[in-house]
Amino acid sequence: MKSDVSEVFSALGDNTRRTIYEQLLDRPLGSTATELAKSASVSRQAIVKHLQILESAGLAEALREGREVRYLALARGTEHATQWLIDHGAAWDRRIAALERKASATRPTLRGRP
Amino acid sequence: MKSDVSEVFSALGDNTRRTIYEQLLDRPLGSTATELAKSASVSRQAIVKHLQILESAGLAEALREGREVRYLALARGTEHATQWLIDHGAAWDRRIAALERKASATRPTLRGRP
DNA sequence: GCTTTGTGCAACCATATGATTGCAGTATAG
DNA sequence: CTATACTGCAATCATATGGTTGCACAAAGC
Repeated sequence: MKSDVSEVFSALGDNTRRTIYEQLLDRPLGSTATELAKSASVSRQAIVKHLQILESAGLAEALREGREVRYLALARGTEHATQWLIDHGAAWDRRIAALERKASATRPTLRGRP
Repeated sequence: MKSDVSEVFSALGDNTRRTIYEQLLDRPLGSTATELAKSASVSRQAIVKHLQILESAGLAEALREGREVRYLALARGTEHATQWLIDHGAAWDRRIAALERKASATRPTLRGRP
């Protein structure tokens, strides 16, 4: 199975899908697949599939209202992915800083290196 | 073409590739495809392809040293993607807050709606 | 020189992915 | 009741993706 971060990253890695997600974020009351299909360049069925992927990645939620199904964005679904990016970026910064300290112990400075 | 965030997200959306990226982050001096292949469950050629994808997403850099090619992680390649996640998460929070303010003007609360 | 060792290239394969179309089922509106 | 949306399901399709193998090529090592 994919890890949860993987699912979020690959869900957001498709332009059509990220656009859909952005539109959902713009509408706190949600949208239906049919609505979204009107402004999109792909069919309703394609939208439905994207919505299901967003849902299984924890990025959206489906709510039935009569014969309609409204999809709502779940921004909290991005938390783990955001955290992963921040953690790894920060960890890398610390490692580089350590490297620079080590280097400056033998050479004047590493900034502006060869 | 894919937008740059798309490339980063889909690069990180594959488990093998994200693992490779994590390993590169652990080695500020870089690794070669051959080295990485030893601890991986896939062939060197598969690793090479992943490294090229990471490179074209701006997440890694290839440096030739004699007959070896060392790949270094570029943590800054995640900046746009991180920013996108933070921006959209934050924007969503503001919208929800606005909705709740609006709702509390007419109804006691929105939490626990129909 | 000859032999390792690390890369690069190309063909190939199975499966996943993004998309389409057509049709059936079900609420809502008239 | 009938017509009109809106959703659900299934088959289908082309291409992308992640992986493999085999071999040629170049740089070190002996």
